[in-house]
Amino acid sequence: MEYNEKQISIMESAERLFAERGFAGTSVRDIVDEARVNIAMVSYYFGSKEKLLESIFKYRGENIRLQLETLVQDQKMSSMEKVFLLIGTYIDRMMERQNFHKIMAREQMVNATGATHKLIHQLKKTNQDLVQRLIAEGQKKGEFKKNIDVPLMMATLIGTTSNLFTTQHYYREINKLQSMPDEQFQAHLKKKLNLHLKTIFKSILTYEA
Amino acid sequence: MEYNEKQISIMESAERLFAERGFAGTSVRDIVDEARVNIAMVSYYFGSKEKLLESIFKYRGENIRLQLETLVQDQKMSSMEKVFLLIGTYIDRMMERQNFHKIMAREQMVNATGATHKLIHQLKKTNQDLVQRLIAEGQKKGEFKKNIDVPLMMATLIGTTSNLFTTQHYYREINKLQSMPDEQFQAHLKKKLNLHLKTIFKSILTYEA
Amino acid sequence: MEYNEKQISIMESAERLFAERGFAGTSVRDIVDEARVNIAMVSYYFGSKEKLLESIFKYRGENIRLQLETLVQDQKMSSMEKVFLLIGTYIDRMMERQNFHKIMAREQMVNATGATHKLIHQLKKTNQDLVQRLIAEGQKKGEFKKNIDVPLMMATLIGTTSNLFTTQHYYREINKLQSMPDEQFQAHLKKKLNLHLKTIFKSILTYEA
Amino acid sequence: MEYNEKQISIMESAERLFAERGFAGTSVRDIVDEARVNIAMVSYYFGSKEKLLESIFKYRGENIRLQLETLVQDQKMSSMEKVFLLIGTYIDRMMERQNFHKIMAREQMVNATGATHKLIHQLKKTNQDLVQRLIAEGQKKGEFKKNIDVPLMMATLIGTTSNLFTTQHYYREINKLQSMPDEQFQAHLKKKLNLHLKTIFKSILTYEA
DNA sequence: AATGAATGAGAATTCATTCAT
DNA sequence: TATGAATGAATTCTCATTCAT
Repeated sequence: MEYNEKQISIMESAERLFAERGFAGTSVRDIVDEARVNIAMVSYYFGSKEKLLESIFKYRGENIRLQLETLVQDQKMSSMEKVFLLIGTYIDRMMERQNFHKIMAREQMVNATGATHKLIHQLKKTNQDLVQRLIAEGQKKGEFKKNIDVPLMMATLIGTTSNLFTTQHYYREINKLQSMPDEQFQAHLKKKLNLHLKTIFKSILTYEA
Repeated sequence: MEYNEKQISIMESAERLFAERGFAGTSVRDIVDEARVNIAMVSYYFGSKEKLLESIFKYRGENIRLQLETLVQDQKMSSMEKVFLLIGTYIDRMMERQNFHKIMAREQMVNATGATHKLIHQLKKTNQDLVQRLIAEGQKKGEFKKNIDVPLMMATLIGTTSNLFTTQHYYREINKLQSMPDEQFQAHLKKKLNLHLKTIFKSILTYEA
Repeated sequence: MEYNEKQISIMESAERLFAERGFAGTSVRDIVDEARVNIAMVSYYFGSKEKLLESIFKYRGENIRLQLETLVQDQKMSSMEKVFLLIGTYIDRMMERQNFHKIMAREQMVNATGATHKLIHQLKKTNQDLVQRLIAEGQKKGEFKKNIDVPLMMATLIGTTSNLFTTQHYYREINKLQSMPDEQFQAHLKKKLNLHLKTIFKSILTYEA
Repeated sequence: MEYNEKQISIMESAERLFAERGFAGTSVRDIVDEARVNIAMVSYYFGSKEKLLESIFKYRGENIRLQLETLVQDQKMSSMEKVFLLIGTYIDRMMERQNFHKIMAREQMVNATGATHKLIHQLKKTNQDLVQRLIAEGQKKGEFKKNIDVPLMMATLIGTTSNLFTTQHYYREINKLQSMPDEQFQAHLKKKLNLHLKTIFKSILTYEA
């Protein structure tokens, strides 16, 4: 799917607003005001507000699989190294795409069966399968324990990251980092989180601490 | 704050609907239809839809602190035992109050500065402080490592649990548990999650695995 | 179905406007402006513009059957007298309810399968059946010919009346009656039409002219 | 007025849609989608949606007068034969141009004073005058009664035909002809209608039955 | 204290038409 | 001459809240 400049501008405005206020909490007018386009453009380009959300999912979901795919197929790294890289990749992407991941986190909660849900489901399934293969490889090589619950692991990976992002102002406050510039703070957060999750995963996956 | 039967009925209906559809995605009409009360009751009893949400936070948030308070003050248990109990207590309460925690998770994402946010902030701070004291106690006793990042720890505790709850249908599907009765499944989930988080926390907090 | 004063006011305004401009050609705003009520009242009372139309059909269609029913069951009149009375009754009612019949005539043309169509269908069927019974009675008594095509007969009865009403300004012009007061003109039209249709029906139904 | 291929294609699509859904119920987009032309073509070729309707009236109304004109001037036929031919001609044309006549029937109902109304008025007047002359001729020859109300007669001719066409599915159903192929059914309808109207007109116009 | 009728503001979407090319 | 992108006005409908009782 190819999008023109205006369409991308609308999707980006919508993404930010959906992340901040939720889908239902954002009006089409809010979006077009931000994107500085005409009110009719959302219907014109995307069909409806609902389909605009779908388009955002398609637009953002496109290139995720590829990165993981290459990681899994790499022959030189140990499985643990791969998991560490996986953690880093996940954190990086969720950090880059904080707004998109907020929307995804929100939409997962909604009890509905729309097109958006299918897209999320598909995305999750693809990722889960890749991680599953990575873990199985490590188990085969004897690097990892038996009886690893992949969904639980993913819940920790995604849940911790997501929770930390959505509560980063608490983190700042508690650690007295309010005055730190945002870029520096993000880097700090990323480093801390990486270390934290690597410690956790090592203990879950391997025999030794 | 004392609430009468009708007020509680409204809050319970609202809680379920806010959890399922989000605050903005739920209309006052939806709520009063569910609660089988008059349309004017929400404004009459709570002032507005916004204030109804605040009331739910006050109503649900009231008795949380108490449980943790007693836990921390207990003299007989080891710090690790206390942390394990804390994990169990958290999971239990989030499970019992899944709807309320969904709403909290959602509302944390919203970039706003309303009364609701203050309540969430307060709730989080209280809990964080108690956990902080518990950790400090363990460090003082030499049970726990130095340099423990409590906010990160909380992010893992709450994030993992929350993420697992909101994606429990994926968990069911992947583990081929669709046919298991819900009550049994919830028990299964709780057990797995407890074990998972205890393993994680042990590795984070103590020197040995 | 009971309707309050405001609901009736809305239905009457809508009826006039639908007759004049068609359903699609009339906006909800037009209706509420005429009825001097708030724009939200149409949705509030009827659910939607579509359902307002249905309500008009139900409201106007209610007492039609009853009149014909009693006519058919009368024992003293000859069948021809009954047909004459039927013609008079039809013309009277279509004259009284010109707007409603315009709407019906219009809606019959639309290729659709909504609730409105079912109501029209039902109305037509009920009437057709009653006329059919009346004709059969006349045939049994030997008053009427065999091989009478009731739908064709109805097409002439309703079609002639309807066409005359919708083109009454032409009628006025051609017969140079523009200056005649409307009430008088309506009476004149009714008389002419009665005579015309009675002549026609006598020739269709009986052996002699 | 000469129209090119694209213009005719637009008019034909519009004619069908206006007949099915009414003028206001049809959007310009519907029309251009059907005609497979660009959205701007309607404004470009016809000026506006309203003027497209006028163009259809001009396009379809052109060659009607001619046929009747020759009929009236024929010297060999009796007046009654001419009337019978007139009936047949009317039915034929209305059958061929069902969509156009639906639109005319509809537009006559609208209370407006646009260009379309003038065209309809003109069309009706021309026809009415020709029929008037035909009747006068019959009266002069002594074939027809005095005191014939031509507008009423036209109302029966056009009203019956129009009503039968717009309710032909009822006719099918009542006479259990749902399975008859459409072409055959149309022929059947035409034959029945011809006979019916001829019987009526004979009784109206002449002294004997 | 409690209600249900009523409302004006705002929601998403569709509309016929215009404009730059 | 012909187009398709773009638009502002208007569409129906829903919303949270208020008001008279």
